[in-house]
Amino acid sequence: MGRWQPGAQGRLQQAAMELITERGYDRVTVAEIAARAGLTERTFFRHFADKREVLFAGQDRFAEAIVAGLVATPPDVAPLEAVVRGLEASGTWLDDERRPGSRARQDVIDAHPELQERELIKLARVASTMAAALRDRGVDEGEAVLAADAGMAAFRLAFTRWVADDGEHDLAWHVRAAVAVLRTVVA
Amino acid sequence: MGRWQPGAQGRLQQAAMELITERGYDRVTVAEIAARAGLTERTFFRHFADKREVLFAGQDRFAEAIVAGLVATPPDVAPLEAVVRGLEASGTWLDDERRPGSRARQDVIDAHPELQERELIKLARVASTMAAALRDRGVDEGEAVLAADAGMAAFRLAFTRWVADDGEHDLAWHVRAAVAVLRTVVA
DNA sequence: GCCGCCATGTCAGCGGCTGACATCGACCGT
DNA sequence: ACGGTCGATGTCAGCCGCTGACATGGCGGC
Repeated sequence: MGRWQPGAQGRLQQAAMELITERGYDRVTVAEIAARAGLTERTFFRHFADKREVLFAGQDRFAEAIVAGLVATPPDVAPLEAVVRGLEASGTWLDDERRPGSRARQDVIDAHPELQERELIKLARVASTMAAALRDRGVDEGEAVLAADAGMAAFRLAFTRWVADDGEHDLAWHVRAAVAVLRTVVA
Repeated sequence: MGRWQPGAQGRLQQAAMELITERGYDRVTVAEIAARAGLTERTFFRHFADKREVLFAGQDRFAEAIVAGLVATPPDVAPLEAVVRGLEASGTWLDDERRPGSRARQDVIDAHPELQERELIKLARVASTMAAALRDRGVDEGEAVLAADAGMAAFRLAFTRWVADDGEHDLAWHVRAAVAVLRTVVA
């Protein structure tokens, strides 16, 4: 075995979730997280840009899945529908196995405004990327932005319901349901 | 005259905007802002919860105007339309006189992710309050959330265009235009 | 078998932010 | 007019998030 235990990043994430659920986000210091992972504070900041980020790493895959799902839809599909297909694709990452983890993580986020800020900007960036993809296929600027943002609003509702759902429906189902409500309310 | 110069909070805001436009948000310390305002760092934090907040104080009035505008609409008005009337009411606060200031402020925010986070959560809170007001008048939970969030998405687009607009149209006009696009894209 | 790489450690330091306590003009009641 | 309270500010000590600079030492390539 090497000089270092492998999986430093994963150990940091796990240590962080443990300590935070025990004591709450703001009663845990980065030094404590690092210590539980058998590392130092400095190393924590080599793996995560800041303290909040330890709870959001891995979301990149999720964002990529969404954008890939959008780009994969034929160009003649209407903007909002293309966005929805992208959002549905998130279900390949957020499958049933990840639901309990997502729930625990969301509870932490919901209890801490600074984490909500981070979540909001992450989702806004995904929406912004989707809007750019729509523009690339010729959609008008305003329509692109609104299709992406409205779709993301539906996704947020869908995610909330999926997390609370006891396995009855998957995320893609909730996305479809939320978009149906969106269409009702905007009509 | 009293022991202290009046308008400490306003002086802090002005000093902050000056220094930030001169040097950029992250090259200005709170102590420097306070010093230019003739105060101490500790006093800064008595007026603003954190460094970012100095750029967002006063938005409370704006949020109140929106919610008041929503609550004032008759209960038989459809949810999204009620939201739009609230958002239009923001124009009473963000009038033509405030446009240059809004523009300068928005440039700073757009250049600093940490400030974007703060802006996003502020708007999300307004949307959340609007959703609660809709629920209070009997609108279904999901419809309320989506009407508020979709309306807020339109507002963000409208605000962007209003800030870039050279006085041709007011904010309420841009809100109406953005909602029209929203209806097109969601239809 | 040597060497360079790279993940980690160590250390010093800045800036955001907070709690505790002191100060002293303004205002109020008598 | 006087005493007391109040409230905005100052002062100070200190924690914690975060960063730059430099050191260390197994591992893999040559």
